[in-house]
Amino acid sequence: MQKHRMENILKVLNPAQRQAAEAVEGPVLVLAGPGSGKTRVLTHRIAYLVRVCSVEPYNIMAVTFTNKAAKEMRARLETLIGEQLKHLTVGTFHAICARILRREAQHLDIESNFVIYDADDQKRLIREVLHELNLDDKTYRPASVHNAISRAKNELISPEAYDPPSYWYEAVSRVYGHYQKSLTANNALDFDDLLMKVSELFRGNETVLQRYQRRYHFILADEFQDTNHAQYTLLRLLTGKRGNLFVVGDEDQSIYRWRGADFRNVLRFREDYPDSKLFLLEQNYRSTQNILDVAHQVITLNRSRVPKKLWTQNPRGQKIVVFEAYDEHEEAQYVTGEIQRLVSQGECRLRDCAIMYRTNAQSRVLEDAFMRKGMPYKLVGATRFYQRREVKDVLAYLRLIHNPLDTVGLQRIINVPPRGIGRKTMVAVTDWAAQEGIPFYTALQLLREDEDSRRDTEKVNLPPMLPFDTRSRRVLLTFLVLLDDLIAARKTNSLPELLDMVLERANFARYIRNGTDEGEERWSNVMELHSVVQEYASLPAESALTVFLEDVSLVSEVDNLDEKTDAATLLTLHTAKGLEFYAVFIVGMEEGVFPHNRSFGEEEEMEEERRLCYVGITRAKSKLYLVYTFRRTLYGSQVVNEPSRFIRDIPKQLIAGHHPAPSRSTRNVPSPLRWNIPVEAPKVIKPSFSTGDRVQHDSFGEGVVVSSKSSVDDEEVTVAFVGGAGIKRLLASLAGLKKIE
DNA sequence: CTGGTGACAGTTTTT
DNA sequence: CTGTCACCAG
Repeated sequence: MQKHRMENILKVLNPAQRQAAEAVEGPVLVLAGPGSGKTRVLTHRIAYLVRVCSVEPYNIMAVTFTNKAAKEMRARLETLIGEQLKHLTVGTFHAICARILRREAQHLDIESNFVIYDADDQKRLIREVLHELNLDDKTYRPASVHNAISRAKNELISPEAYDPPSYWYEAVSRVYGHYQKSLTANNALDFDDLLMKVSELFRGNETVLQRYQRRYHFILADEFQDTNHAQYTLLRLLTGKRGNLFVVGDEDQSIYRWRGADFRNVLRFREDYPDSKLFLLEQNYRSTQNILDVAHQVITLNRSRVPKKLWTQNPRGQKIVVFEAYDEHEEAQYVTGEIQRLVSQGECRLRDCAIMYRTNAQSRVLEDAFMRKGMPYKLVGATRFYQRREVKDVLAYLRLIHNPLDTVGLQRIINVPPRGIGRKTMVAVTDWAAQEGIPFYTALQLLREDEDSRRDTEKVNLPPMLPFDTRSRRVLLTFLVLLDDLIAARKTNSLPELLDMVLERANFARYIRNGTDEGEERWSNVMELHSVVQEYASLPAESALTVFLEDVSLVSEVDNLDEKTDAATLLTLHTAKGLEFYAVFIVGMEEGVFPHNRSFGEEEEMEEERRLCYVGITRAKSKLYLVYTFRRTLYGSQVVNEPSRFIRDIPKQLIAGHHPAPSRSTRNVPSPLRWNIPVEAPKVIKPSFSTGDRVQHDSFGEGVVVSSKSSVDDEEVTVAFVGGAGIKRLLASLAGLKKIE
């Protein structure tokens, strides 16, 4: 019986995947190449634990890096273990840590209603501290300082333990200390704190740690190559002596070194758990052999990696295309034109095409081209919804209602919309509050008390301790009344009602809708927020706000990658990780752009660029285009760059039409890429489809082969599809047709 | 207090 | 060429 069920659950796995999923006891490391089905292994292992090994879902924790990945895992598990899913802990490191911290707040120097500061808030606070310490923010740029602090936190180095390696870091050390104090005073944590505090908690409190260790018998972690020291430490602490730690990763796809990720954790894992089992998933289910060969050629030049090679049963497929455009405009022209061609020839749909670039700035010209051609596109990333000024402003109000001690948030919106509280007043309150050692909000409360007592009892002659003129007092108190009213309203109103009150009482509409198009745009973002909030309408008033804020601060962009709309996708190579497309265009393949010139200095950095290229290439299922320009506008000036070294690393046999635009034959630049493409002896391949075969296509669905004809290097198959797609002529190498038995 | 001006720097960003 | 920030004049 049990055996039978096991068959059911794991039968869809290949032998390597299955072995990994079945290795129940002890530490397991799975090195999983792109497209090798790692999520599948993770989910099936969980299903196996629950359904075959009778492990309580309550005792399992699965950690991911993105909410998207967590969501996807949940969705897949739903079909495997059904409603048992709800007892399972699935989430991002940060979300799981935030939950733990709220529950265990009493053991820490923080209230359980703490707010989570995002990058923006963090930078504000840093700037404030720099000011406080009279540090020049030219030498100590907030971004750099913050970066240094963040790195320290990722390494679990506290301000006390921080050992500055140079004079510059001496200052960082001081800022770090103050910054941390400020966070505590604001009852706030930054992203890094979420991890660091939990690790401190676990290390400092054996009882608490044991409670969690007793609960979680099995820990699984995705994207292990992207863990930083803090995250790895957490995994180890939670795992404890039981040792059931299952991690899946791929060093070749580690692209977040600059954020503290350390793929050497993969090596460390094997040292820390010498008895761990290692599984390699090298079969790729995504790409053509040709694309995998290209990817291999690029990644294999990295020194620090475990040698491995992907293989596939997919057809060899078409050669990849390398194209030189004159400039970024022609580049965009070429790419959109090519996509148009693919779509009109019925090879794929718009949504099967993606354009990837190294830096966000490159998206502009592409967007232009799409717009001019009237082709729909979706842009991933850009200005994230929750990062938009107007959205953040409104959110700051909500956060203040939740936690009025959040001074950064308070300072953000105390004069938004403008209500006459300017710099001078702010400095006065801030100084006074600092002097008294109280939060800003408390200072306002004292001010009101002072005001009240003056009015009530004229006898009481309070010292004129408050250095404000009448006007400042008045505007400050008006604001306090507003805030307190909102705080009071929270108890009795639903979240949407509360949001309406904020908008109304603060006069947001009038402030934002200033008559310009941009104003309308911003207002529609606020309205968008309003519709998000509707989803929390049914929650009890008391908890709705808490839940909402938690979701918002840990959710990056809502997956605006909805699969429904048919549009091409524009995204950075970084955000492309984990996705796949029929056709991938990587643009800006030029020295200085990709690899980015910031990576020229250090070998390690360059290796990361190379991994990034590998990630990009392996997103493609069937078609891959690498595009570079002869000259490009960068920061407003024209530069001429060499084609990317990554292109040079690809053997010519893997590249098809390298079409130099004819109009430019006069161009006086001997491109190192003017190869002569060797003309291969045409060979006719053996047909693999014949009339009457039933076949399956990724996008067109099921169909019947009408005719099939071999041509040079490929096979042209005519298929009548069952649904609306009708009759299509397809190239066997590209279409990914599968026969149905 | 507000809005305007000039200097300046400028990857990537799962949380 | 941007966007951001500090600073200064109304």
